[in-house]
Amino acid sequence: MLIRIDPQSPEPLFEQVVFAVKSACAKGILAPGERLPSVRELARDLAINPNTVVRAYEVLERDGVVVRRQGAGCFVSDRGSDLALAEKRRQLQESLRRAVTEAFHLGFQAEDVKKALAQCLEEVQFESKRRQA
Amino acid sequence: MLIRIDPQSPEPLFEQVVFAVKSACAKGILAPGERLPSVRELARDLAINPNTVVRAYEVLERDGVVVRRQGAGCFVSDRGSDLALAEKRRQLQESLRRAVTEAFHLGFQAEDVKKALAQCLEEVQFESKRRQA
Amino acid sequence: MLIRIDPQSPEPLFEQVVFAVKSACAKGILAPGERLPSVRELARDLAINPNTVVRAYEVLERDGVVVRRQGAGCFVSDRGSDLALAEKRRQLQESLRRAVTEAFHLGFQAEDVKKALAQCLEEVQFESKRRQA
Amino acid sequence: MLIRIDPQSPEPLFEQVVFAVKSACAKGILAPGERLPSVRELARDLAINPNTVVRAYEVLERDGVVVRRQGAGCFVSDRGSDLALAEKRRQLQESLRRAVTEAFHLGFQAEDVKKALAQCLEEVQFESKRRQA
DNA sequence: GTGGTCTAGACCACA
DNA sequence: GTGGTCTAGACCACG
Repeated sequence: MLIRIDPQSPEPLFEQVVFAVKSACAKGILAPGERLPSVRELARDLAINPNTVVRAYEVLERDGVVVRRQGAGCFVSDRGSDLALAEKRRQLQESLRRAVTEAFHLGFQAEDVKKALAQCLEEVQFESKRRQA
Repeated sequence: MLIRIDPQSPEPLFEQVVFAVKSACAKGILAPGERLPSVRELARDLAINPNTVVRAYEVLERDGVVVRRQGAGCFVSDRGSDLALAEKRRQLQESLRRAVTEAFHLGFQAEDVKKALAQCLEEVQFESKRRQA
Repeated sequence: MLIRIDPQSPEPLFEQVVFAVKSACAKGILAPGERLPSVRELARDLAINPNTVVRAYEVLERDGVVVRRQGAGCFVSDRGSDLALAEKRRQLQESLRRAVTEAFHLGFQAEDVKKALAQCLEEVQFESKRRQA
Repeated sequence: MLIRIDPQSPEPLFEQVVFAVKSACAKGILAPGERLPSVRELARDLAINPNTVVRAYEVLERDGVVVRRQGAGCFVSDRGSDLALAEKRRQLQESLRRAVTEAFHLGFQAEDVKKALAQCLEEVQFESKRRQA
């Protein structure tokens, strides 16, 4: 099974599911067009309430990662984010700033962070999915 | 004033304060040993509830960023994180993985992310407070 | 009270709330920065479940219409949509195409539709809230 | 082939078929009296379940767009909507209000909306099938 | 007080 | 079978 969560984590369950799916997409484990587990199936496998899975799938749809089709299932989207480029850049900067600030307080040097990033980038199949708007 | 928050942001106020202080430390705006504003002073400046500032300072102390001394105030710690190196590495990887996964879904290329990281690193005067191998 | 819904309508309750809020914003009844009724309050007034209101507020937040701040309330956002211009245009075209197709089947002429649109436009305080990204 | 649908869209398949037929009528691609593809034929062409096509044709008949004749097929109606004028006006206003409200939140100006409408109107050969005052 | 998360279980709509 | 909506009610987190 491709999606796992930790019920002990302080991170909300539905957010753990969201991140797990996004991560699987980035790593190529889930390809565009592929079908995700059904709501009930995933809920059973993760031992959580179906509503929590629904919630996660809703967030994934709003983020442009999946499309949900009534009666059919939930599928990995083949389109990318519809945000304006400026907004995309803002979000990228923000998430990196967080990581960098944490790295500083952990005592890492700039070079350490760059190396760690390079390693992360290798883990994902890093090719932009589609045109930049 | 060194700390700013955005009351419009959905991010909890105390977390904004926590991040702002951590960020100021990373940028060298706050040096080790330096005294932070008093709870009442900061609460007045930011126009927020003193309890919210107390909460932020508590979290900062728990994270090893500041030390609160009874009656004297709250000071930037000169100690680094006391976590084991392996645990630090894990945390760094995790925060970068988040950023990288988001970047993928925003449609960025590996090079874009590296450039953005370099820019972030330049924004902070990136020298570890204490090197810990 | 500014928000009303019709429990008989086939349109989902939460969507009715979403549209009512968007409409109130467009008409200037709700100004940027203004606070919406609390979840419990609105649920009581509309005689629906609080979860349904939460759902509506979530959708409004994802659409950039409001920001929800834990412990504080739900406020009309002063920022606009973060979508790429191309995507905005696509959405505008799509919603107009629907309206135009319906108008045709109702037997209206092009001029009728234009006049009706002019009337709708007058009903709203039609000034773009912010810069185009 | 005159009808196309997008299996990726979250919109229900039968609704896509309904809209595609209405749209084809408005554009003059389907003329009054003309015969639509048979249920099985269309289902095969669109690679969807025949039941879905049946459902779409039912809705189209209910909306007065087509007439289904037992054993003969499904034909574009030559009658207009038989609603009262006041009700038609109300429906037109409502669909435009939706579009206008969305346009506001997308940051468009009144002029933008008018231009976009004019473009939509040109796309369809806009002459009412039957004038009904 | 506010919103945020989660569960349990009902009933409806789509394919 | 699938997802979509809604209710009821619990408990947690923020200000």
